[in-house]
Amino acid sequence: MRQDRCDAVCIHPDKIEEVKKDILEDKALISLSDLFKVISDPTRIKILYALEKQELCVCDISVVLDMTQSAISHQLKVLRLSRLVLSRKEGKTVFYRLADEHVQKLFRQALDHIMEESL
Amino acid sequence: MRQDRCDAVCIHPDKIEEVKKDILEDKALISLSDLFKVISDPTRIKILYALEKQELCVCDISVVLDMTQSAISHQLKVLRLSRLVLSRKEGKTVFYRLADEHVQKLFRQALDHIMEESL
DNA sequence: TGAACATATGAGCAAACGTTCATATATGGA
DNA sequence: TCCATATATGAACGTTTGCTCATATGTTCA
Repeated sequence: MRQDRCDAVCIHPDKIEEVKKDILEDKALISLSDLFKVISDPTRIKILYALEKQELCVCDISVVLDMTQSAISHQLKVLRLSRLVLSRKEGKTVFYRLADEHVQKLFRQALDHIMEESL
Repeated sequence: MRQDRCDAVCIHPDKIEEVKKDILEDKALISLSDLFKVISDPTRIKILYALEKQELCVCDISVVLDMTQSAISHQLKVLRLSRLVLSRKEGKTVFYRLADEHVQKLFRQALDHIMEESL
């Protein structure tokens, strides 16, 4: 069998045509992928889940998650760059909070799926 | 500064107590993480997005995505193991379809977020 | 049974990821 | 100004991930 591409006879040209009519444009694809990638890490999920309750400083988060300040700070940067959290500086401490409710909705939807799955 | 944990004075015990009261249990956390991880890969997103239209055989998918049969087969295995797709065998060919509508809903919700983000 | 085809899978490799460690930056108080 | 504190960041390292290549499995047909 060839390696480069599927040279099969089994292809269904009509189906392929149909599906190819509506393919995700690259931008949307990358955005989707990036978003899900960010919220797929357990540490970041925990952070977001904690911030869902109320805003917290970096140090509070380290205590809650029982992880080093550095590890948390690195992950907060990821969350900040993907605009899932916002920060507010007050003296030496920086408080983080969720940027909006979209992530919460995603979590809920995903948890619904998981619950139904485990029936 | 210490490495092992945050020994800060800046912690807010009341907040920490409050947040710690409702932490994601490990099982749910892992499930969430796994689900998002699976749907965060561009190739798998494309596959799911294609299957949203109609069921397709492995070869059709390779043509639509312009990727090798092997690569597609590997990713279909991931999707199968996470129960996001179901397969049906008909002679030599294997047809794949979405397991349910949950993933579509997640995609839509995520796309909503992305759209609003880019305003 | 043997050849052709559709799909699955294991090993190997390069790239991406998350943590640690060391250190930098920034703010407030003595 | 000097020190302690709060956070940020860069390099390094081990792990995970997605692809390729080679090959195995399974099915149809002659």
